[in-house]
Amino acid sequence: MAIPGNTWEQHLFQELRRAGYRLTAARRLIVETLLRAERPLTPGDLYARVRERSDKVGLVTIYRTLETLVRLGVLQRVHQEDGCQGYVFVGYGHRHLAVCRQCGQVVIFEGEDDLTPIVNRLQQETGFVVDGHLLQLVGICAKCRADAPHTEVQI
Amino acid sequence: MAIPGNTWEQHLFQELRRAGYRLTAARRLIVETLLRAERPLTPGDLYARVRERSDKVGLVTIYRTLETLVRLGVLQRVHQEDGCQGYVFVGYGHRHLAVCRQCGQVVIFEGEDDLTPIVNRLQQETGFVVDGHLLQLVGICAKCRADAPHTEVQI
DNA sequence: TCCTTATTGAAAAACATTTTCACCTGGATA
DNA sequence: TATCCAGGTGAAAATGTTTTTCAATAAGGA
Repeated sequence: MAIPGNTWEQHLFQELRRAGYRLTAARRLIVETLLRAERPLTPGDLYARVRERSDKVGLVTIYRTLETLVRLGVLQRVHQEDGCQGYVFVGYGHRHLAVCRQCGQVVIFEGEDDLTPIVNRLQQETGFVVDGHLLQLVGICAKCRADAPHTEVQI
Repeated sequence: MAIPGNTWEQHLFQELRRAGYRLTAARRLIVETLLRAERPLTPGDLYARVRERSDKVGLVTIYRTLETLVRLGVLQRVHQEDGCQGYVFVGYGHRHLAVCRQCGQVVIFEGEDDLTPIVNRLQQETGFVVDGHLLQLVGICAKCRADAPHTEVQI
């Protein structure tokens, strides 16, 4: 998140080019719309928002572009109790998500998480060799906490 | 996992009754089928397997029963790159899943994971209060490793 | 055994995703 | 700058998944 506003968008465009993809009008619109979003968008959400700006973009292109961006490693799916179709941009490196239960907003943080104790124990006990993981925190973001400060917290 | 084979099934039935649900033929069949599964089953998978044993069970009942079991806390959704419709039984307490990339099999383990450093840092930096998390490990299980011992491992 | 009501299955509706294919366009090349 | 063409696109249809509705059924307490 060192890269602010417009530059981040430029960076994504460059990233697409670098990987050999064409920089089409549809892809620009989709990336811009995703960047402006205040919460993870589903393909349907995204389609609706993109259509507000251009009625030429098809739903298929939404799906294909999401797939491409995920493959590039710049977009990540958000996993939640009630569905896993939300997507948010993330940077490179080892990032994790913290999702607000209230407003759905996502905070991205670099996880220098140390899972080695767990991983080692699992390997020792079951022979399972871990080479990746999915970690997502759930809670209440600062803003929602300010709005309703007395929400009970259950751990 | 202390409870083996048939007893585990009995335990689940009891659990349903205790929560005030009726013990119907369909629910029995669904629970039995899920318990026998060697990997997470999607509603569709489950439906197909249940139908092999009885052509009376409807797909709707599959969905409703899965929902009920998840609400009871005995069944858990498995989140994967290519979809999140798989379900596996878990016990009580704080359990995590390790999913085999190869065969899809799931290892369940009790995670006395210590995420406090991460959680604290996040709260300090962003004001986000964490009250839950989703942690799933991905890798290769012992059996698949034995079958193809030279699979490269990328961390 | 009877009665109440949760539960069920079938069908349809609603929603989500993928495939197909003829046409279009980004951008490399001349 | 004009040309070219493979990668990319939109529309429509096919396919797949989940939810709703509703009349019929059956679990289990009395």
